[in-house]
Amino acid sequence: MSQHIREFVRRQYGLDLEKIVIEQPPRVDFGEYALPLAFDLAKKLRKAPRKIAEEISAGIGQIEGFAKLKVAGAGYINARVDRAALAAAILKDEKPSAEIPPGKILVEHSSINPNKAAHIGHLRNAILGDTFVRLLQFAGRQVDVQNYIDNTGVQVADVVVGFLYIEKKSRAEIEQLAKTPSFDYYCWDLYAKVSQWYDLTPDNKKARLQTLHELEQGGNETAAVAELISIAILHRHLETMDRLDIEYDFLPRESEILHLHFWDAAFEKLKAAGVLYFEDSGKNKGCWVMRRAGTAGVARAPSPANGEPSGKDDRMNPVPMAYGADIRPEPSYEQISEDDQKVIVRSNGTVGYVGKDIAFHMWKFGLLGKDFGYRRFYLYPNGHQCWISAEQGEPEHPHFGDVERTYNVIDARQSEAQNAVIEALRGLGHGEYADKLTHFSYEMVALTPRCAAELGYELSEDDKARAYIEVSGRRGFGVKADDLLDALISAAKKEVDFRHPELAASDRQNISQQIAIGALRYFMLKYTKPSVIAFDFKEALSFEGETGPYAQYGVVRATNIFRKGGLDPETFCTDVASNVSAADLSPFLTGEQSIGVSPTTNDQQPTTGVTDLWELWLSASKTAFVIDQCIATTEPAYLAKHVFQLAQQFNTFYHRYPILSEENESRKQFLLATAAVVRRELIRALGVMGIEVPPVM
RNA sequence: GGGCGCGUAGCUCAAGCGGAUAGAGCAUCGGAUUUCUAAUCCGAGGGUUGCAGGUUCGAGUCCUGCCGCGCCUACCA
Repeated sequence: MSQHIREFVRRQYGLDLEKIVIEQPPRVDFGEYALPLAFDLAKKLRKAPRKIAEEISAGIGQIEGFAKLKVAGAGYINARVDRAALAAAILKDEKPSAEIPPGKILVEHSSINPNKAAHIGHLRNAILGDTFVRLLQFAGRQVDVQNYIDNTGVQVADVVVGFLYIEKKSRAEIEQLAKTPSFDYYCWDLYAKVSQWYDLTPDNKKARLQTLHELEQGGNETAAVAELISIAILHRHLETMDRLDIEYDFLPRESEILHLHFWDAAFEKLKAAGVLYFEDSGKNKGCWVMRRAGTAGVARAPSPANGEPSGKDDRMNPVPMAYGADIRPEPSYEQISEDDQKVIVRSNGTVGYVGKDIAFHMWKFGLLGKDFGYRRFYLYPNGHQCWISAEQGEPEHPHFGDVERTYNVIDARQSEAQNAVIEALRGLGHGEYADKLTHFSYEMVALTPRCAAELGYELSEDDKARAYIEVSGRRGFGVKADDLLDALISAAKKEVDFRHPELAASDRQNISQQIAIGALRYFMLKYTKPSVIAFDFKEALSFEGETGPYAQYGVVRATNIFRKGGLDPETFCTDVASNVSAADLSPFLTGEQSIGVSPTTNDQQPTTGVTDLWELWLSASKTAFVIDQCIATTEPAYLAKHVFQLAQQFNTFYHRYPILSEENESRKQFLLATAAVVRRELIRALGVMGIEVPPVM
């Protein structure tokens, strides 16, 4: 279509259009596509847009798959597709064969500190990440799912301090405790206690430093305790996420990045490239620092061996720095002010989190010349094997790393750290990989003051006036993931028990779980990423309106039609698809109202009878398109929106057109086909969101 | 101070690259069912898109300046 237009404009006006903008008209009776290009041309040609639009629509002739172009408004050109032909293709489930780019994609998500129970913030991360994985897989991409485990950082150290210094527990006692099912909850409370304990005496903070140091060293009693704690918590996290159908392929750990000397290798390369330099004065004296990302210029090697000219690439990835292309890339190091320095290696010689992340990303792209050892860690009930990094791995293992691209699902607060990794890659002369590291950034989940009060937290007057309050593991302030899931399941169960007392207890339990997961996953996906979610039980526990259960219910209704009609929806769909031609569908989608399906309803509101049905088919056809949009924009919320709109249109259709009582057989077949197609697309789209549909609701 | 993000209906959020009458859900009010149908549907009210300029055929969207809010800006992760 846009090809036709482009050629026509070139022929007719001698102009080359870079992009043909295609929009959706406000109402589908205008057509399926709208072209506002006449407005652009009006400026260049100094002619009225309406006149240009008429010239184009008259001159362009027939385009395959489209009816004649029409001019509307001040100069819109509207295009109608051949409805019946498109509907036949939808029914047959035909997809345009898209070329799948080669290479493996890595999605890193969750990355919960293994020192306490997972909370709602982690749920948003994991659900966004897992959904993005499913989006990529739907598009045919090969995806590795990794969950980075920071098992040597302060957060784990703090809980170790809690056990060893406050509770004075032995390793054997901790080992026993770690076997209890609520060990993650125990650590949640302990972690909050430790934070208070640090404030009691200055000596207490020394315990933290000492512990942290021992963790990084490894091979001692403290490290062994930390290992058993972090492994036990990690198991709990995997179990919690598995409740939501979220699985991982590989768990790279920070301890291996240290002990397998990933950092040492990275450090040498970073020094050699001039990304890092030694500060010998000022507040960062004795540290290895790099230029803070986004502070004028690029952390670049003095003379990049194979650095590329940064003209065209910046256009494709303009996010980090608006002025990047115009700035001299070479400020001498002495000119970097203290404020613009990012400490990578502390003066005591230990490396910070960003440094380890740089090394990790060099490994991801195969730039490090080192690899992890791999050990089997967790076998999911479905047989899927999850691997973990190890100093000495098993001889046989799958290959991770060497990926084409990586998406890091990490909340917006860490964008500076992520940018540091990106700039370090660029500074190493690997701009091509820097451009393929996407920080999949999203905002945090906070609590509404009301929610916090419900949970029994004491709030200051300031906090009460806020729109939301940030969760804080350090203060033990937040909603635990398992608690929320349990609350959702029991709320759903109450309803299921009431509606379906005839079902077996295990069935009711399963259905309740599916509904709870549907509600939770939809809730986390319906907000766009830059929106802070102000969590509130009332909204999260809702099963009505724009929720997952609303969409699930739509599918259940569609299924009910087929069940009561004695038909199987899947086989019906394929049977009809192979027997029906576009001509059969045409009267119901393009005809006048008199020959189309008339709604047999007593609604006060008149309905068009053809338009609403066509809109439903058109919406159903958009799933694959929407999924591509979600991937291109890294925004899964569009799919949630699409699912809701489709379910909403279906519910209206369901109410408006009784199907099983329809006496005209060909109408009935058409209505059944409509229900079957929408059902198929809803199940498909929900599946990509990780939401299953219960058999009954 | 600097960086990033946000400000749209009473509340929570949408609104492809600047497009046609700014849309949903919740809440409120009024209706619909002896059914494939209520975890639903139909309808009503509710808007100076934070403020002031600018760019243009056209601005919630782009630019400038204000106002308000959040996050980041640690030799934490």
